[in-house]
Amino acid sequence: MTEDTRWLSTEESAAWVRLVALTELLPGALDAQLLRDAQITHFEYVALMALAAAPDRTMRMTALAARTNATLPRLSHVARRLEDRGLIRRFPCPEDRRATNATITDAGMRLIDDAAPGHVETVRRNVLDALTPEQLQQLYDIAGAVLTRLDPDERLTATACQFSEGPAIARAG
Amino acid sequence: MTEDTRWLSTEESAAWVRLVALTELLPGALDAQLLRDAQITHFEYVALMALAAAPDRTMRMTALAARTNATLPRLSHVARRLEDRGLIRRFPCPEDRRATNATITDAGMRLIDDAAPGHVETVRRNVLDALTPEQLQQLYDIAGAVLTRLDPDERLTATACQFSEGPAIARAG
DNA sequence: CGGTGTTGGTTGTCGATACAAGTAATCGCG
DNA sequence: CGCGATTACTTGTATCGACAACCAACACCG
Repeated sequence: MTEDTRWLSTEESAAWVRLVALTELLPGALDAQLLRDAQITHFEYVALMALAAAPDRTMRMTALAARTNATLPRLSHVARRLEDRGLIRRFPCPEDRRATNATITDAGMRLIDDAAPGHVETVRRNVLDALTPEQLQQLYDIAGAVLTRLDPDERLTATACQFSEGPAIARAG
Repeated sequence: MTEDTRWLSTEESAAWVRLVALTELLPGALDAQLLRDAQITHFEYVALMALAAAPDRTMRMTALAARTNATLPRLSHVARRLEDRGLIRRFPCPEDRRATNATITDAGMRLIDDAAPGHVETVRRNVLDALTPEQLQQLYDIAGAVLTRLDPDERLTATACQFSEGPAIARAG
């Protein structure tokens, strides 16, 4: 066996262990608050927010999957549950009859509007308020550098635009 | 309803979206490589590494759960599977007969020794090699600050010591 | 010593995701 | 056209983790 492995230095190991801990704990914290206060997972929240911000509140399933960093089967299952709860609607895409469009309903809009303040508060309390402005910029750069490795083609890369002020239901038609 | 929500600024939103994407994509990438090359999840790998580094290769279940950022039921299920595969052994703790000790077996040591180079390579390729030394230090500080919020009591907080050189099977008795 | 509360761990059930397979529509190309 | 390849999505199966309920052992206290 080739023993040319470059083992981790003390600094590398320390940073890596903390990053792993963060990726283990953060999703659970986000899900816990949203499930408790709005009966949706963080993934469902992000998906609904993406639809709310889209033109006509509508997106193709594939586009929504990329936007939410999800596989298509996963999104398909989630969409069925959201549709059963009346939060979204699905219908065949007129232009490409293979495709499916998803639209967030008024009930869905109300739900995310109600959930947004609590979620933003959770994000602030658990993450943003712990960082200085310099660290916020550093986090942006670091996460960007890592994402370039994890998702080289940038097929997923969700763009920001999610937390603007006021109820989404008033912004979109 | 109180409308005193402090919505996210553009910079905050951008950094947050990237952090969320990172926490969604990184675990999958780690699991994919380890499952493909060593038939274990990243969580199982971390648990086995913790046992390998412990005195007598042995830890109490509660201590191992804290070390791996896991709940006790989760660890219990994982431990049963690892025991079925002969990678660990469990036996009652002599000093406290409520407690259970877990020990990594020789087969378990061989497995992580074989898996370590590929895993380290994955960590380097996906994360560490994308960062400058300054960013490594920044990541350490940022993750530390966030973990203080996510785990205030520091009951979980795994300590680093996992990626030193040479086969673990030669280091521990 | 009993009794109450707490700690340590396991088990059962349910929900959610990954993966593979399947279906339907579109595209490309002779 | 017409046939294979690709795209878009859904469905089925198996696995994994969360949560709650449970049991056993210790701890403290009168």
